[in-house]
Amino acid sequence: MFQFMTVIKALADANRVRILCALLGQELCVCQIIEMLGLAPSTVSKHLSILRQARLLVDRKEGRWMYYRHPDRPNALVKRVLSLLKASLADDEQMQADRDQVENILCIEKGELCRTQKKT
Amino acid sequence: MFQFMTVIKALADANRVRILCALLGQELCVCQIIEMLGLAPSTVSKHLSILRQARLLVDRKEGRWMYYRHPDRPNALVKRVLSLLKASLADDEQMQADRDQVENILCIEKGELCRTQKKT
DNA sequence: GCCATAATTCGCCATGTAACGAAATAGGGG
DNA sequence: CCCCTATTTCGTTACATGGCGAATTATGGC
Repeated sequence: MFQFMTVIKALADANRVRILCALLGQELCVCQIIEMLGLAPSTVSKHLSILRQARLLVDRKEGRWMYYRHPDRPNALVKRVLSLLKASLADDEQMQADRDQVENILCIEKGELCRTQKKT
Repeated sequence: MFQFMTVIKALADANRVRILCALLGQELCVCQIIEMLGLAPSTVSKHLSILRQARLLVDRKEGRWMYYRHPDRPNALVKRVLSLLKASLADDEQMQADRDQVENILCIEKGELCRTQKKT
């Protein structure tokens, strides 16, 4: 029950759902997720830690950059929830927009991306 | 997305999940749900209205009593979520305890049940 | 029609949560 | 070794949410 509630509560925020959906196809760096959501780095970091705690995401450090993705061998609950996400939001407008934006973000060099975020 | 978040937020409270699970096998009257949860009537009523809004439950009035159950023809999302519940919490300790308690509650005559609640 | 009562709505309080900016942490490059 | 910078942690604030009791609504029995 506790594990179940942890996972559901992790899903109970639209920005976290957007993160999860964006990561369905690929892994992303924190600064890329920040760019997609348009939120402060500290806010995004908090969201990611909540998703990590629920085991919906795992992280991977590479130099100065931290990458997030779905676990390679998710537990049964996580597997079910990710299927639910995929089935329920595949055609969602926001998710489509996010996918398009991530396309663009992936074209920007990461150093460049972080510098741009500093200014704003 | 909005519909999805409505349903997930409805799930994001342990007492509401307990209600949903208790109703997996049967329909129950509000006073029976109150008894199971041990919460104030007003609180339970609020929970039920949230679940109703998310289309996870429907109600049916019979005299002075209001019965709640899962919809007979749930939409795709609700169907998926109820499957998730069933799959994830079938063996849950709390859910088993609730099922046992509901067994007992069903043996009490409803008038009697409500009178008991009044006193406490 | 009036009373008793099951359920809901309303108003309030306490707690939880999402957001931000500032400060701390960790890694790479000079 | 020190600086630059990506990310996280911390502290604060505003708002959302869960809980209760009191008041309201709706139904059945007298």
